[in-house]
Amino acid sequence: MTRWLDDDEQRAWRGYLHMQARLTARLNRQLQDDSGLSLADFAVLVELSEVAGGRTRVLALAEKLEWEKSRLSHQLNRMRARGLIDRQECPNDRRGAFVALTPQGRTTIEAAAPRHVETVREYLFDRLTPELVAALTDITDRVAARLAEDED
Amino acid sequence: MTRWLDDDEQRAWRGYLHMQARLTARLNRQLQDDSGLSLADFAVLVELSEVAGGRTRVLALAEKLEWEKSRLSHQLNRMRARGLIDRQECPNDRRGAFVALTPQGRTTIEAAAPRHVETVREYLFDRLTPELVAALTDITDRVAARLAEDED
DNA sequence: TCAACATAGATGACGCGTCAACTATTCCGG
DNA sequence: CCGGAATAGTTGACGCGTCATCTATGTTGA
Repeated sequence: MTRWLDDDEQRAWRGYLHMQARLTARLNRQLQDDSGLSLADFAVLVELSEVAGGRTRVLALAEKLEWEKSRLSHQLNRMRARGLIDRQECPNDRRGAFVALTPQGRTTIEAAAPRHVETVREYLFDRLTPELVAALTDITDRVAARLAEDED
Repeated sequence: MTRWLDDDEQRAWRGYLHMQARLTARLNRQLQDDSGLSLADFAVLVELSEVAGGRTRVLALAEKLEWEKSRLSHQLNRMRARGLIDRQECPNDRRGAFVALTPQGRTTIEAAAPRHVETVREYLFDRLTPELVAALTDITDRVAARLAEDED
């Protein structure tokens, strides 16, 4: 009784899987080559650079990124080892900690961002019509809505 | 001189990143819970189950999957340890090897496939109109074409 | 024939992501 | 005020993916 995918759905699904894998790999490599960052590093640095003082609580950061706290913890360890961020004690709540951008972290993200955006544009948006951009938004919104239903 | 993303592009891009991360995680978890497989396992088993005799040369498999051979090699090691596949010597070319589905591998993929497809349908295709499915195909084709230009 | 090169594939190190378990602190009801 | 639950965050193990390197075999051309 399985409802298999029809031909159009097959093409869409295989196309999606293929694009997803290649695009992610491409963006990762571009960031790595140009700035020594991974996509994960980039995501963390972007969030940090957008908060006042480049400094937040770890859990607040995890929520913004929608990452599990353990994932973030591992990531922050690696980034701290490379001098991109710093940890600071939290006096109010001594269980917690602040994460802060280091000057090097800020320099790095400011240098990396323009080239990363340019790459996203080159591979994705430069190839899409405004209608397709709207369709992409629609698709992702619908799927996100379905995914959100699980989180109850 | 950076051409930043405009609002519509921002929404599309953030939506894509969000959907991509969540959908992949969801599908991985479903497969893992229902069948003890990862998406990577599943991809390998699907290809193997589609070739005659459930048996191919490693490099041919890598090409079908569009995976690097080292990635595949690691993957096959893990799968062999779990009894899903088997390695066989290649008499013609003694550098090479065949990979073969084990009976257990075949049973596993045949049990896993229907539920996996059902999940893909539930999260993706059940939420999309035929127009959006067509748009998704269009988008992925365009991006794939750009990505393919690099491989010269 | 034999040295150079190409090909098939394996391996080790390291970053990434998940899960389960753990520590340390804070909160809250009796 | 105290004991149990909740919260903040860490840790270790393990699968996944990439890169660089290595081994063994096959191919080719002087």
